[in-house]
Amino acid sequence: MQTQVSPPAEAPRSTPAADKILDVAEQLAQTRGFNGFSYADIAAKLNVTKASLHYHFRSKADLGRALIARYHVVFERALAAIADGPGDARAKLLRYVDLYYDVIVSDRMCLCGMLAAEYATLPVPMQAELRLFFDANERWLTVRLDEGRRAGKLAFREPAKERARLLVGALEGAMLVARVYGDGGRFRAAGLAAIADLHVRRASNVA
Amino acid sequence: MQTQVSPPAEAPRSTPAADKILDVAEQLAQTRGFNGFSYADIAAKLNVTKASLHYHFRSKADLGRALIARYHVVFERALAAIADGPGDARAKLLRYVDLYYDVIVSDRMCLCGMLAAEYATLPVPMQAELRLFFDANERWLTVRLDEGRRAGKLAFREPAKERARLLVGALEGAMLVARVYGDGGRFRAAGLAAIADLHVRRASNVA
DNA sequence: GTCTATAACGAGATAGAC
DNA sequence: GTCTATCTCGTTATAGAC
Repeated sequence: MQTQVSPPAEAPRSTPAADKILDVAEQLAQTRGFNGFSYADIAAKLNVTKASLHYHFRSKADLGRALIARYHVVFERALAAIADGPGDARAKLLRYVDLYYDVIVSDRMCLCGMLAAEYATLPVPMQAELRLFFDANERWLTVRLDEGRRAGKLAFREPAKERARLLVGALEGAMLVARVYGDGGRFRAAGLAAIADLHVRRASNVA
Repeated sequence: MQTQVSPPAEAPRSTPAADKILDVAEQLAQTRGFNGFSYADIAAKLNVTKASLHYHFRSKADLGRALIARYHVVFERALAAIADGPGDARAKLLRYVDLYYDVIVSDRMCLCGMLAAEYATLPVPMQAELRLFFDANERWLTVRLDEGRRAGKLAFREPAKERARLLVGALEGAMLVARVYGDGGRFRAAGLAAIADLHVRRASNVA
């Protein structure tokens, strides 16, 4: 079963040095935002000079684009692993929530959620790359939701695509707010409740 | 019925000039983020100099704090109007969603959702002010949810406070992602679905 | 209350040596 | 590939005249 649908426009050729730069930049972008860190910050953490960073990523826009592309590839790989793994649709959705949970417990925001906030200030190539990420998430969730509904394991009123959008937004937003309180538990509770809402109800007035 | 619960720590004394500055700063902060605009941007839009802005708001941190405080006051007033107005709990929740919808149709992100993303880079006083906003939203929603559930008009599994947090996150996140696509309709659909999830179900297997 | 002028700093980026 | 050195620009902020 091939679940890889739309890879990022251009996978970054990875060298050890470039990878280390991306690692640090990613951590900074996920905690402070893309406009919240500079080449100087990365250089300091790696004990190199700013000039050497420019050798690997000519401009910050290039760095940002590579950042999203790599994040997207890794995420997509995780999604494929879940999709191709065991369990019913509900179990897979819960593993999807765990993917996000792993991010917030490392005191980060989802890279793409963070960049979504900064969208208006991003270079156009980054904006395009960002949409690809959300599109991929939406598609993956849509398949899982349809699958679960057809199997009678999940219930929801609207088209699967709409529910998928609701889920992506709910998880991104839950992370966003949870970070203000430094409380991953807040995210987890919201994530689980969002999936629980998809329960097939047989009794009346579940309150 | 008094619904005003926790006003922001310090309401900004409003002069016409300060108000105009806040208006412009608010628009910029909601579209570009707090770190995405400068005094120069405000000065240009108002045809004044940067120095004159510093007369009204000594530092950008002061400006930011005033920004949140004013936003909080206005929002709280709107919440009180809804709470004290007609309609059942569900109708009030829908009007709450409309409050957010009005923001995104003006091509903005919720100010506090935007600031939540930038949380780690914000001056401490702004961080504190920000939590007050989310606390107030959570409290207001919790009351509405409890009210609706007691009246048998709303159904949900978890404590009202948890559902309130889920709703705040879902709406903030829906706005965040919808802005990437420049599509307010995305937000609206998610918002309505989130409220629809609170329907009391009498039939089985609502799919 | 708004201006001119400027300080002090950090940003992204480049040239050219090693 | 990484360095030193430098450039240019934008940023927040202040002093002091009007």
